[in-house]
Formats: sequence, structure tokens, C-alpha cells
Amino acid sequence: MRPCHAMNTPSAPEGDRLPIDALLEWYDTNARDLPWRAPDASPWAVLVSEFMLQQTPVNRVLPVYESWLRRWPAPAALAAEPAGEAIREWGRLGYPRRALRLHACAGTLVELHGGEVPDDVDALLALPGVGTYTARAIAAFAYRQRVPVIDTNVRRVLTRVFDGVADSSANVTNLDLDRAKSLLPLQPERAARTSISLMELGALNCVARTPRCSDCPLATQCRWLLAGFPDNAGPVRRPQAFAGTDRQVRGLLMAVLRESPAPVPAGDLDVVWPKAAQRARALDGLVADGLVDPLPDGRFALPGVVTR
DNA sequence: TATCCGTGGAG
DNA sequence: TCTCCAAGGAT
Repeated sequence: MRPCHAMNTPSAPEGDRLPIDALLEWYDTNARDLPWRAPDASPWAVLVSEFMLQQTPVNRVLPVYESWLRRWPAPAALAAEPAGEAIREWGRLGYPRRALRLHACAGTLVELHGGEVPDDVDALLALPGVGTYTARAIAAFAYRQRVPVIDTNVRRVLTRVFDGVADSSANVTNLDLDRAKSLLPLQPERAARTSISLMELGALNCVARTPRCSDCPLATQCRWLLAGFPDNAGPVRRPQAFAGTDRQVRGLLMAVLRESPAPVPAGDLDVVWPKAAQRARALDGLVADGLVDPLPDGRFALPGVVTR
């Protein structure tokens, strides 16, 4: 629990105490010039960027984002092609299920929304691959709405500023949403800029390992800074193992399929991993996930790329 | 709610 | 070398 402030009135949300003007000025000076932030970026472009940025750093997203939108400038263009083409274009961004979901999302946009990206949070939430973060991000960044946007960056900033704690818990809480909303200016465009500014501050300055507080517009209000940067008391997170896991094997199998223009024989997949049982389990999982298509002749392909 | 799901750069 | 971690979502 955070420190109790029983004397605070509910009508005085803590967000009101943050220097939003300073935050917005910091953003104007320091924000990265990213293509999905350009004034002419379409809602579809924003949506594509948000899918790609899920758990993937900006620098690796940039080239794929450009080629993707060049090839599929609108949802209908993507929906007209097989899912396997989306997986191939996704390249090495990781988590190829996102490519599958983005392809399915394009199909839903065509079928239910006239090929357009809806501007309503609830309608966005109903789309494949769109969760609480992405729906709000599209509403705020593409449609400039006054909607709280909570990602890992914003959560870290709010936790440090308001709780005086180095890191936040794993899940977005109602407290996070209330806090984020309470500090948003009433004017929608200004609110949208505040949301993106908080994210950028978390991404550039208020980073997980070595924060740059000397340049922070919120430094004078930050309880974590004022408390002397105490470490988290709680249990440490489980390290995420990767080497030797099914995850790694799936990645190796997908790489073979992506890089082959034609369906591949089973033998081409066998060589990527020595343990046959684990390899089979990984391949079965990929098939079950719809990422791999087993052909009648025993070969394997990206989904939908072979006309039967 | 905890777990699963890729990849590669940084320190 | 090895650990951490980067704009989450689905189940």
C-alpha cells in the first residue's frame, strides 16, 4: 500500500499537481521524430505501429513498419492476401502471432468497419490483437481523444512519481487508469499530447535501469527521486529463460519457413533442432496456432500461401 | 492470475 | 558471457 493521505480530498486528484506544461515542453524539445507520429500518418498506420511495438523496440520496428505500409497502405490490401504473406513480411520482429492477429484485424476492419479503423475504444477492443493498451493508444494517437494510455513506460513513470517506488507491478490497475486520467488536460488534443509525452518520458528518461533525472520535467514532484531512489523491496521477477525452450525452437522453425519461397519438406525443419520430441512439439504448436500449414504431401508452408 | 509467446541490442 | 528488457495480448 502507498502512504495514506487521509486528509486529501477526493476532489483533488494527485495528477493536478504535475507540471503538465513543463512535460509538454520537454516533449517538444526531446521527442523522437517517428513516422507514426507524423501528421499525415493514417489511423491504419498508427494501428500497424502499435502492433509492431508490442514488446519490440522502436529501432527494430522502423524498417518493417515502412515496408509493411508501402506494401499494404490500407486494411483492405492486407486482408486481400493470405496470412502467410503477413508472417513473411513481419520478418524477425518476433512473436509472429502478432502478424497473424494484424492480418485478422485487417479482415475484421474490412468486414465490419468498411475498411476503416474505428475511433471508439470499445470497438477497437473488439478487434483481434487489440487489448487495453493498444485500443487506447489508437484512440489517443490516431484520433486525438482524451483517453488515458497506460503502457509499461507510463506505469513506471507514475509509480515512481506518485508511489516513490522504482518499479511497478506486472498488471495495469484501476489506480493507474485513474491517475493517468486525472492528470490529462480537458482539451482533447492537449490530453493526447500529454499521453504521448508521458510515454516518451518513460522511454527516453525514466527508463528501467539508469534513469536520467537531471533532464526530467517531473523531477521536482517525483517521490522516488526525493526518497533517494530506493530499490524495490518485493521478490525479484523470474528470469525469462529462452535458450533451449520451445520458444526458441518455434523461432528457428518459423525462420526456415519465412525464408523459403516454396513449401519446405519436413527434413528442412528437422535440421534446425536436434531433439526430435521437442521439435515435433514446437511444430505441432505452430500448426495449432495457425502459423504453419501442413500440406497433404507432407511439406509445410506459411498459412494460405499455397492454393490447393 | 500466471504463463506462454521471439528477437536482438545494451551494459 | 550473461542478464536484462523493449509501446502487450490471449488464455
